[in-house]
Amino acid sequence: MKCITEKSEDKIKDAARRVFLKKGFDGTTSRDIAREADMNIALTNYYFRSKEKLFLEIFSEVFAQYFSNTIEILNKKIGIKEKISEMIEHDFDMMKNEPDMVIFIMNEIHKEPDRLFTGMSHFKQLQETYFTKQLEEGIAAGTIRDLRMENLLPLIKCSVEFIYLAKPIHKKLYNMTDEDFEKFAETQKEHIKEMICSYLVIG
Amino acid sequence: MKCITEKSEDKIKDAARRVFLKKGFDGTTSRDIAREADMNIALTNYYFRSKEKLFLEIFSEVFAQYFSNTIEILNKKIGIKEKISEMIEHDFDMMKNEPDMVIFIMNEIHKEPDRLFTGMSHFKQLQETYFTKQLEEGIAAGTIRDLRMENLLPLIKCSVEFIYLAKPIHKKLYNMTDEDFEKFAETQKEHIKEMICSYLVIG
DNA sequence: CATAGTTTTAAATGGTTGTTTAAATTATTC
DNA sequence: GAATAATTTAAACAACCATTTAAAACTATG
Repeated sequence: MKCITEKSEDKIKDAARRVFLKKGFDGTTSRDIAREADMNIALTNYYFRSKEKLFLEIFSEVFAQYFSNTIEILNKKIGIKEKISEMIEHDFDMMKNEPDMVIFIMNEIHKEPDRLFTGMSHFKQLQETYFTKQLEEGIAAGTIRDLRMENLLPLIKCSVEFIYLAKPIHKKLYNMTDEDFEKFAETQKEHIKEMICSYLVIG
Repeated sequence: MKCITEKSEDKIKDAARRVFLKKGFDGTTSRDIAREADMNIALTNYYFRSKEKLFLEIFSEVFAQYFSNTIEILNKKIGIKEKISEMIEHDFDMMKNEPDMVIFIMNEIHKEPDRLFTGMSHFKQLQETYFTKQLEEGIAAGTIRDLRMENLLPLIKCSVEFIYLAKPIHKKLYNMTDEDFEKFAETQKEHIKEMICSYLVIG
């Protein structure tokens, strides 16, 4: 049976995701969510028992999304340089499509780390990728600098994600329009690729 | 006349700074601040008129602090490599001493960029440093890669600040204690220095 | 010590919060 | 199509929010 109209439960969840991502847990009220979903206030609790439960459900989905594509790319059977390039491209796209995601995750985890780490299976997946094997082989062969996965990954992620995290500051600092900023980001992207690859690959 | 005990106004401001940095504007109540300062609730409004006014005052101080030492270092009469190294060391120290600062600034600006940028004189100071001149000279002489200040600065800041922003994730991801994390951060620091300097300096 | 000014207090303000209730409406089942 | 279950609604709940009030306590000055 096809459903043209979204089910109420999903409508609320989607609306809540949008509002939570934009305003964070503390900045969001149950009434904000109901208004965004265009539904009665009581329904939030009817379907999800509490604001907290709804939030936790959404957070773990967003957190999984943050890692999922990364794991996919890390497992691709392509060369290291190409892989790093693709990782960086993917991160750029992610920051463009989901500009609120990273700051949301960082901020919520920062406020209460313990409550949010429950059954995170992405973690093991992230450590056991083909990329880790590639790195080890390259290091053994002397073509890749001796660098552990957990040191390399932040070097990649930070460069891309940070400039978007600090986008409002950059815009203000150098008097940029949104268009200017995207140009700036493109330039930055090439620097990042070049810098990381030339550091990683020996000779 | 010496004051052994802090004045009430300062006590409130200091307490508010601590709470705001930890929980953000939305997560902080006037009662939280009064409790932290060990004072009556009404005093917050007696001295600062409103929670919003108190917040804005604190935010602009924190934001200035975030840039102040950076500007100082950029104006030092030392070599580029040494300067980058010092910048990185400074950022590490800052993240250790004020672990809440960067995520606080990023998050508050992200939520409402316009309200927080009022009379930020640090911006011009940041663009007109001795470091900019050094870069231009190096580029002209062919010893430094053609890289604009606004592209280089994020490369430095991101690497350091991001790993601390993602500290809870790293700890969870690689099962680290706080001690383990500090060791990890030290290793990362050396990679960052080496990577940025070897990219920037030609030959 | 009286008085004027400043600081602190307990209590109350009106509004908003997350959540619940119980009735009304719609959908499903036999 | 009547009975049962699931969904939606308006209204209410106590708790808490930022802020204000007006009286009390304190300090300084003459």
